[in-house]
Formats: sequence, structure tokens, C-alpha cells
Amino acid sequence: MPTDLRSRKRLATRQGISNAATRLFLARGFDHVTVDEIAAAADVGRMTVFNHFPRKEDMFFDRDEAGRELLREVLQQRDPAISPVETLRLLAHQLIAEQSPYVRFSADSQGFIATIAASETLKARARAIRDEIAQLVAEAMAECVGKPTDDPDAHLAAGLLVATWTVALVQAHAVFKESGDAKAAEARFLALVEQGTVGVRAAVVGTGYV
Amino acid sequence: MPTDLRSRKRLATRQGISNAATRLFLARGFDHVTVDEIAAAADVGRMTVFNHFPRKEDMFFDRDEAGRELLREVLQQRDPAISPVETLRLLAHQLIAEQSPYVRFSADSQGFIATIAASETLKARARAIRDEIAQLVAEAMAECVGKPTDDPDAHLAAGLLVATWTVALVQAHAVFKESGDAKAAEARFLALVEQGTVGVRAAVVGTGYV
DNA sequence: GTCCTAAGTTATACTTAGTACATATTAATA
DNA sequence: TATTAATATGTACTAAGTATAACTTAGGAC
Repeated sequence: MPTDLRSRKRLATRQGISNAATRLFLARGFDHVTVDEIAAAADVGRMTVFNHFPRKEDMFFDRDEAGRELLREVLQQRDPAISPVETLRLLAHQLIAEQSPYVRFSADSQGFIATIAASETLKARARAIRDEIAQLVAEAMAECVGKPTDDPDAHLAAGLLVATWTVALVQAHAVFKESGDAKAAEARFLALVEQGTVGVRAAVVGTGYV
Repeated sequence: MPTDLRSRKRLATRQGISNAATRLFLARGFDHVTVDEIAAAADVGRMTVFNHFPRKEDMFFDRDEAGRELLREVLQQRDPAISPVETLRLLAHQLIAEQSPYVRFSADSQGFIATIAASETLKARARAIRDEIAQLVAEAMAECVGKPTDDPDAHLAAGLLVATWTVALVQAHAVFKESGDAKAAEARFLALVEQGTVGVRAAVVGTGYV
């Protein structure tokens, strides 16, 4: 928490914009809310909105940097006895166990997912974030093993892992949407991560990543 | 080839726009060419451009539907003795053997890749196409085995396969950019497809997809 | 060949995201 | 209190994409 007034005010402004925007997006759909409306709802000038959020999508995906930070941290500070691939497998279980918002299945998350699904712009940003994560996982894994950041094995492993998690999340949300059963959704998520991880191991066995 | 004049004229107009656009995009970068300039270069009205290409990106990615068609065909008309995963592995070798434009490594392809890499909009469209392909592969594979199109195993397999091909293409283009050696790039592409396919097999062994 | 209609082209007018730049406001500090 | 640097905001702009209507012309009916 920053101590000086200026930073606190700036953060409050940012949060106000983010809250107003998220509320409007969830209520009416991303593409049917204009930046002018958001500015009015947050009681700030239009330029202030773009000052805090370069693109409209950034107001919706406000947690993505924290997610990347978490991944970097987990991979960098991992137990050296546990391989990168195994570290990420365990992370999946840990996130489920601690009810992390990244793998939560609830009415709220359902709303977020539906809002994304209804907007090409939001889907595009989600895909971009996915690619950025794949890139960062590849580089972090390569660093783990002391290989160059463009090591093909690292990129293959990261690509397969991110694909696995993506499919697992999508399928788990589908399960929740069908059944409303959060436990079943979590089980589906973990089962697919396990299954995909088996594939990753087979693909890059003997490279130090597994 | 359509026989009637109207269709031929329409196709010619479309091709003229596509050609003018592609030339301009490659020369100056996607984001530094306006639709007005394209219309002027193709000697048509601005609205005609949007009539043929709903979005600006569609002028650049003019072959994507043909690529999806190829995939659908290959999976639907496959030898029943050969599994879907194996069919796609063989397709990779076949595309390389017949010098398909989808896996060509040359100065031209280098220009295309560089133009995409320089534009967020083009990268976003490339990612969207990738997702559409993953979806279609999943559905085609499920159909091959007589399972519902939302079968989780099919989606996992398709996700892993598309991730594999993506990494393989990116790495192969990187090899070509470094060395200018098209043969080396093709070898890297095929090696990574093989390696990824090993992973896919391990992930969905015993499901009928492998 | 003439007329009709439907496809295709194009102009006008509009909405909205995003950028450039200038100005105003206000917290921190000398 | 005066200065300055960060933050907020107004004005003016660019460019993609949409809606709508009008215009042009190929193809078919007679």
C-alpha cells in the first residue's frame, strides 16, 4: 500500500474506473459500453480513462499481470529437486486447493466467461495474454535448466503446457455451466491437467524440463 | 472457375483489392496503410473494400479458409486404418514434400512473417485463426471416432497438436531467419512435429485418436 | 431487343476507439 | 510561500467499421 497521498489518489481513481467499467461490462456486454459511458460512471474525464488503461480491454483484464508474476515466481523459486513441468503440475493442485480466483468455478466466474465469449475484442485479448504466458513460461523454464531462452524444447514444453491448461479451463467451465457443480468442474480441470502433463513429459523427456 | 460474367467480375474486383492491399501491407506495414489508400490503389470505392473484406485483416489472411478446408478434408477422407493423430503427422511430411505454401521458408514467407510480427492486429487475427483450427480439428477428430464434438480428449489432443504445429512453425521460421537455410528450417519443423506428436500420443493413448 | 430484378458498387453520414498536444490542477518540496 | 512535477482533463484529430440509400449493370423473361 503506497503511503503518499498522490499515489493513493491515483490508485483510487484507477480502481474507480475499473469497478465502474467491470460493472457495466458484465451488465451490458463489453461491446455495448462506450468509454464515454465508463468515464461518466466513474466521474472522471475520458482522457483519464485512457491515461490509466491504454486500451478498453485492459479495464476488464486487470489481473493478468499478477497472474504472470505468480508464474514467474513459482518457476524461479521452485524446489530444485522438482522439475519445471512437475512444479506447474503441482501448482494446478495448489491453486485448486486454495480456491484461487484463476481456477474458480462459480456464478461470478460464469459471468466473466460469458462476457468474454460474447466479445471478439475480449477473446482477442485473452488469446494475447495466453501467448504472453506461453512465452514467459518457455523463458522461465529455459532459465531453470540453464539453456538459452529460445531453446526449442522449452518452447514446445511451454506451448503444450499452456494448451493443456487452456483446454482444461475451458472444459471445466463447460462442466460447471452444464451441471452447476463446482467440485465436478475442479475435478475435470485437474484430470485434464494430469492428462496433458503426461503428454508434455513424453514430448520433452530427457531434456531436464521434466 | 465461375462461368458467368457477374461472378468473374466480382472475383476480379476482390482479387484486385487483395493484391493491392497485400503489396501495400508488405511494403509499408499493415498499420501504416489505410483502407482509403487500398481503395485508391485498387481503383474502387471504399465501401467496395468493406463489401469484399469485412475487416481490414481479411485482406491479408486471404488463404485461411482454404487451409481449414484442407484440414477438414484430410481428416474426413483419411484411411480408416490410420489414426487421426497419425494422419496429421503424415500431413506435415506431405506438406513439406510438396512444398506447400503453408510450410514454405523463403524470402517471401519471411516478409509475410515479419509483417505479421509488426502488427498487433495481424497477430490477433493469426491467433483467432489458430483457435478456429483447434476447434475444427477437435470436432473432426471426434467425428472420426464417433464421439460427441465436445469430447474432452478430442479437445486436448487438438489443443496439443495445434500448439505443436505453432511452435514448430515459429521455430522453423526462426531457423530460416538465422541461417537462410530452408532445408534446415524444414528439418526443424518436422523434428518438432514428431516430438510434439509423441507427446500427443502419450496424452490421449487408448482413446482411439492415436 | 426491351424490360425487370437483383447483384454489386459507391457516396454520405455516422459512431467509436485511440492518439497528439496543450492546459489546468494539485501534491510534494525547497 | 513559491516552485515543480505528477496527474487530470479538454480539444482536435485519425481511421476502422456500420447503416442506409442511391446508382449501375448483368442476366433472364417476354
